[in-house]
Parts: sequence; C-alpha cells; structure tokens
Amino acid sequence: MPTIEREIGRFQDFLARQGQKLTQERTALVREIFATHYHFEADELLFKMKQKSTKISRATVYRTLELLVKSGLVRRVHLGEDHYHYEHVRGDSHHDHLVCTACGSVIEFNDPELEQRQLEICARKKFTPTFHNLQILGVCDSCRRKGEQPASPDRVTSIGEGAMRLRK
Amino acid sequence: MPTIEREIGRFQDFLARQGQKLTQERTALVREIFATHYHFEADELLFKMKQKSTKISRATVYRTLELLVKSGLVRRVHLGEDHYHYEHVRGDSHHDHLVCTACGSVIEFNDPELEQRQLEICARKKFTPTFHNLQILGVCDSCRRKGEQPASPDRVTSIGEGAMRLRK
DNA sequence: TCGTCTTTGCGACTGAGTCTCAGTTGCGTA
DNA sequence: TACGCAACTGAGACTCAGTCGCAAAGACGA
Repeated sequence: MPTIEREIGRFQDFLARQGQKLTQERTALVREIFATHYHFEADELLFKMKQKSTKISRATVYRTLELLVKSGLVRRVHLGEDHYHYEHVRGDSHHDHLVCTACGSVIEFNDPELEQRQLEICARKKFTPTFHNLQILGVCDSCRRKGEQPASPDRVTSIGEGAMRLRK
Repeated sequence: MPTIEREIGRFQDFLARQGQKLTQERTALVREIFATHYHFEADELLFKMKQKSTKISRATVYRTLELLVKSGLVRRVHLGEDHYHYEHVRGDSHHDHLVCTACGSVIEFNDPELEQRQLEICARKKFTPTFHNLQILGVCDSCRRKGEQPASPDRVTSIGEGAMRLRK
C-alpha cells in the first residue's frame, strides 16, 4: 500500500528532525494504525499487535502514540468514554463526531459553517484557538428505529449515562 | 443563601422519587458544590471537605456526584484533561468552553446559532441528539499578550500538548 | 424493640497511562 | 569490522481517578 509507505516516510521525517529514529516497532505500529480505518484505543492496538505476534510492549505503544500525535499523523479524541481514543489523520480534513449512546457507533461529520461560527465566537472572546473537540451524543437512525430512546432528552444526565452505556 | 436551599430541595425531590434519602453527607456535598462557582474535580471536592473537617469518604463523594449528575443538578465535562470535571448547573443555560492551554483558565460561552447549526447537522444525519460537549483549546487574550504561543496552530498536536500542559 | 432498607466508610481493586532502569539496537566514525 | 554512544525497548512497578464489596451504622415504620 503506497499510502502507508508515504505516512511512514512522513513519520520518519518528523523523527529525523529531532534526532529520533524510525525503528521496527514504530514502523509496525504505524502500519497497524493506518490499516485500521476507525477510532481505536491504545490497548486495542496493543492487543492487535499481540495477536499478530508482533512483540511490542505497552510502554512502546504509548510512547509511539504520543510521537504520532505530536507529528500530526494521529489525533487523540474523546468519544464520551473516560479514556482516549485515537484516529489517524487522513489528508487534513478535520471532523467531529456523533456518538450513538445505544450502539456505540460513531458518525463523522465536517461542517465548514460550524467551524466558521466557532472562529467568530473565539474572535469575540479574543481567544486564539488551536484545536477543538466536539462530540454530540445521542441515538443514531437505526437504533432509533429499533426503539432505542435517548435516556432523557434535554437532560444533562445523558453525559453520565452515555459514558456508562459505552463502557465495556 | 436561599438558592442553595432550593437546590437541596430539588435534590431531595429527585432522591425521594426513587426511594432514596437526603443524608447529612449528601447535603454537605451539595452545599459545597453550589458554593463553588467553577469547574472542580472529584478529588478537589474531597479535599475541601477534609479541610473543613467534614468527614466524608471518597466513595461517598463519587456516589453523590453520580446522583447529582443523574438528577441534572451537576454536569460532567471534559476540559481537555484526562479525567472528568464537574460543574453545577445554574438555571438551564447550556454552555461550552474555551480552555486556555497556557494558564488553564476556562471561558464559558453560549451561542444559540452554533447550537442551531448542530441540530441541522444532526437532522441531516438522521441523528437524535441528547447532549453535546464542545471544548475549544487555545490561548486566552491575556496569555497571548504575555507572548504565549499556540504550540503549532492548525496542528492537531495541540490536543496532546494542551492536555500535557494542563496536568498537575 | 424489631426488621428492613438505605447509606456510609474502609480498603481492596481496576484499568489507563507513566516512569524507571537495565539491556539492546541503530548508526556514524574510524 | 569494530567501537562508542545516543536513542530505543521491554518488564514491571507505580500512579491516580474511579469503582466495588462488605460489614457496620442509621432511618424509620410496624
């Protein structure tokens, strides 16, 4: 897959710029991450590597994820759970998430108008934004059809319950 | 403060509705929470109670916070750090947060237009929203004047670094 | 006073993430 | 090809927020 090779190249450049090396472990992780087309958790990644009998330690996974986030190849996101999720950055399209509290599915969306409005708010507050993180919790179409109800609409409760429900 | 008494009353109603009791510990926590006019962490609350030599255990603090979140009196928020923050709900004004990654200060804002746009997005995706959570990370006006620079603007990096910087 | 039910504190536990440290690897230089 | 050194790794101990189980305490109606 040429795309993955390109990402590996970018990571190597990033590392080289600060006198760091692209090791076998790091390459293997980047390969795995860019082959995964969805949000993942650090431990999930560790587990997958183990399954493939690619020996990599917990510490290395976390260290590499940190480097990848710093390099801009990977993004750390909150999806309503109480720990981080990661996703690889494709191109440079920023997006936000709709998280279904019934089935846990995540729908991505990108809305330039919404982004624009946020910039206006920042300007009004004299705030210089660098990044934002928006999750909308609720119930997706197919769950709604199945009769899943949002716990109590308009209620803040849903944060708590959403998070609970999503837990393993 | 009559306001606090009213909140305590509301909490009592909520508890009574499910056969639960308003105990001294719970009352003390509600008092403390509604006397705190800002985002706080669970352990911070526990610490404050200890300082006032109000004896309350960790478990009770967490249990009560959960009840308060369920009752809608308290809201759980993510502020870019890797654990929860809480805030008491005043009236029913929903708001979002601008979080300064340099000094850690938090600016609240409410923007009906932004909320409206989110509803439109949900409608387009056939998603039934119950709650959302938006943080914009960046640098506040006074930090910017002091020469604080956003680590690398337009870069996702800032999530990681923001969170790092904010850590105790 | 008894019985039942809820609540509490204690302390052990969990799980994500971090740190330390000794051993290993990668790589430029000779 | 060997050397030296910095960067890297794995193992496991550690941290810290949050949860759980359980026995004791408290509330309260009969």
